[in-house]
Amino acid sequence: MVVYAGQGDPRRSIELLWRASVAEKRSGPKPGLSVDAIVDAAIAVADEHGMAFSMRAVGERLGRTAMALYTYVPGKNELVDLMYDRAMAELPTSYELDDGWRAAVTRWATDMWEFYGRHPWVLQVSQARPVLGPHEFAVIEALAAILVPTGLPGRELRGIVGAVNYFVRGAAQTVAEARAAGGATGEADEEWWYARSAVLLEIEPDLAKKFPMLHLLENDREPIDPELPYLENDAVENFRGGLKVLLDGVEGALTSSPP
Amino acid sequence: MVVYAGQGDPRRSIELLWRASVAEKRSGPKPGLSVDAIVDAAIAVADEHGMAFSMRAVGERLGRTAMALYTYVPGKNELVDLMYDRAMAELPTSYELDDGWRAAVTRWATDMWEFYGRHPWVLQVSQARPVLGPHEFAVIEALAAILVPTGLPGRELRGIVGAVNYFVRGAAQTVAEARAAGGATGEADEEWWYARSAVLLEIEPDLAKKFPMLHLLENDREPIDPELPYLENDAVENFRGGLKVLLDGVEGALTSSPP
DNA sequence: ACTGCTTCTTTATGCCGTAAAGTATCGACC
DNA sequence: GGTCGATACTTTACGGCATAAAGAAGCAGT
Repeated sequence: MVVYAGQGDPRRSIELLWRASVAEKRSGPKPGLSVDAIVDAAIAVADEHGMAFSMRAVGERLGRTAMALYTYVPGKNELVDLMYDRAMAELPTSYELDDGWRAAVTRWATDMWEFYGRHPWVLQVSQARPVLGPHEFAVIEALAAILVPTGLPGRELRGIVGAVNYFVRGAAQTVAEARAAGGATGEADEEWWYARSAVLLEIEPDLAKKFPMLHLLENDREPIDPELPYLENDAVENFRGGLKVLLDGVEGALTSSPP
Repeated sequence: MVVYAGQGDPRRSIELLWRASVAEKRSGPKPGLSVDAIVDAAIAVADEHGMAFSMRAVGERLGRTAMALYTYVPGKNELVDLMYDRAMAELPTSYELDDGWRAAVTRWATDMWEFYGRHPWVLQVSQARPVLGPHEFAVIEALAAILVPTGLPGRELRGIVGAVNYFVRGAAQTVAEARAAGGATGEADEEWWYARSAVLLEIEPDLAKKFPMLHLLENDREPIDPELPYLENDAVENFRGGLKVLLDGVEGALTSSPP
């Protein structure tokens, strides 16, 4: 299972995403399930077990076999598309601009960051060929609605939207993966790091001399929140610091071009 | 197969990564393969088929069964770690600073971008618990060596390194996924996009009214390089534009804090 | 009561990573 | 030179995956 997205039959996928199916009178047994129920169950399973969830597991959670799902959904690819868009429905669709665009973008980014924390499997869904669901659109619309009023030209805006998006995804991915690794192996960050670096230093004793700049970079690290595990602290620091730099850059673009 | 990294036995993995194994006299048949040969073959297979390559496929390319590989490598996880670090050996380990840090960072980012284009499966390897191989270190060291001389404090530097890293990864991921999707389905970007948007507009005719800011954002798009496929053009535009904004932010940090 | 459609289960196919056991090949020692 | 034990590699097998194909059971319209 590598990367999913937009790989099903276009018409079927989009009809499902936009819930454009017409409820007709039908013969046969009453449906015991629904697309929504299946998508919800699948999200719950994926939240726990990551993108490597199985159709069997989703079926089991609903008291059915895996094959029963295929009555409602063409395949796992399409199900993932539906999960993706449905999860996005949790996110706000607009942000107040009273405190300026910078505060609003920061809130957007933080919301996304927390969202990815709740649903890490979303980071596994390809962005290249977007799912094109209504909620995905709404989320990007929300960011666009913050930035368009700054008056920057289209090309520049797209660069900014892309950069913010990539950055948040990347930052979130690191935490998500750290958590997943910890959960899968039952090995906390500290233990993992300790075991690895001990062996590493044993095999390569003068690591600090070989990579002096890295060594400098890692100096004077202080935990932001001592409650958080090791690697997550790094991630939070990187997220805040990186976002600041990025938004400074946007500010620069604003002052250099006429508002 | 979701995300691999640093999940094998620490000692064994790190010994393999740093090639710390001692070549002893051994009885038994001469080895017909080697770790290097296996890693090279695996990279070749992964370049073609993505992270969903199989041990069987790697073995076949070497004229062996899948199980033969397990003589040299503990498992697929460890093999991926080795592939990751070996691929990174392609990248430069230092950059000239004659034209200033900005030019150097741009070259670093562009090199990474192209590297991810050659080996898209690398983007699938988790960054959270790093592989800790020598070449991965060297690549980050190269970026650190560009930025440390700017004199910025450690915390700020880490934020910048993280942001640049996340950004390049995210941007590259989008192209990589677009290419992968195109290769897998045999459907070019244009066809895909055309089929999807046609259906979408049919089902949701006033899309532009529902998401007006998005519509504005997508205006006045002009291809940077008409030779490139649709989505890759977007990606190149986003990469250049985003990197510019990001580096403007770094510049701001530099002028505000004393050099 | 019959027909035709629908829901859901059963069974089967062909992938995957890898454990276990077997075979062939070599160096070291008697 | 014959034997022993370690090594390289293959065969077979297991449990997992998505899903194709076929069958059982339920219900509406005639």
